[in-house]
Amino acid sequence: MLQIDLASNVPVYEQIANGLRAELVAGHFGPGDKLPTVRTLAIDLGVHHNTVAQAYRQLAGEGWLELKRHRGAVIQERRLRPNRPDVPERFTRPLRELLAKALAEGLSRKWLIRELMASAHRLQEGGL
Amino acid sequence: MLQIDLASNVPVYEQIANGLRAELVAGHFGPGDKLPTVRTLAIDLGVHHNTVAQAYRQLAGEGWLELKRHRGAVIQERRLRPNRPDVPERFTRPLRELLAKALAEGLSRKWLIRELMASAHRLQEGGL
DNA sequence: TTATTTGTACACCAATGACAGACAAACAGC
DNA sequence: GCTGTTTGTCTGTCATTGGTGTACAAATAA
Repeated sequence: MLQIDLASNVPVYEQIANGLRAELVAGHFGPGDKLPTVRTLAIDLGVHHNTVAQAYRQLAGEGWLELKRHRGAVIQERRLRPNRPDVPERFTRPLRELLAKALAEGLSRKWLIRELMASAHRLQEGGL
Repeated sequence: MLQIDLASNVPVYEQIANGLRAELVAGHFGPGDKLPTVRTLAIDLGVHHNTVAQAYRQLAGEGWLELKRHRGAVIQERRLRPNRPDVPERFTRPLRELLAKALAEGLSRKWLIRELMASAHRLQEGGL
């Protein structure tokens, strides 16, 4: 499921947080569900448990998890956060840059278009 | 045009490279055109000229620019690079995570869908 | 009680990002 | 030609950060 790319320049703890957030947004977990312990997930991914803990803390800070000692990480019912004003900009620009990188690496416009449409369609279905 | 977010965790030199790459892919520059000197762009952005130089070097390494001392940075006709096999994965996953972040920050599905469709449309027109 | 589990705190080390400053070569003006 | 300026590069420095090692405290299990 989660996959870590040690060669990437994006830090491992953030890769973990990003991956888990995607699962959470997609609704693969419900409130009350538990995530694996930091140590088991750490072994699973081949990283240090503190690295996983950092990812958990980040998600907890975003309101996704409740972290109680020895109780594990429990998914929380999440209230919507106040919507920062620059959020659109924080989506549009990265998307544009991501597309630029993809084109620069040789991906075809046609393939990218299909991928974008597929994503839009998944969103429309309430998924991710 | 280019805008730098010092608070971001993505390094400044990479922000510059990303932004310029997007311009290049979009076709806002043609072969033979010149980019501003490292120092002028640096002053323009409020960073050190070495930081800009690093961004230029990265783009030169990708085949976009030719860097000659005292000649400035000249846009090159770019030959396609060999297509790495994991490229699709390197687009799909980041897109998914970007969408997850956006949803998590409160952007509506409707808005995101519109944005995706708009991007797809721009791609279809040959733009970015 | 005792051993185990589990998230946390703290220190350490390597890597990296941004900057400062100096340098060498090409150019502009004369 | 000569001289001063321009311009990308090189080297070193400093602070920050990512990942890990290790110990700890509290809850649980036997």
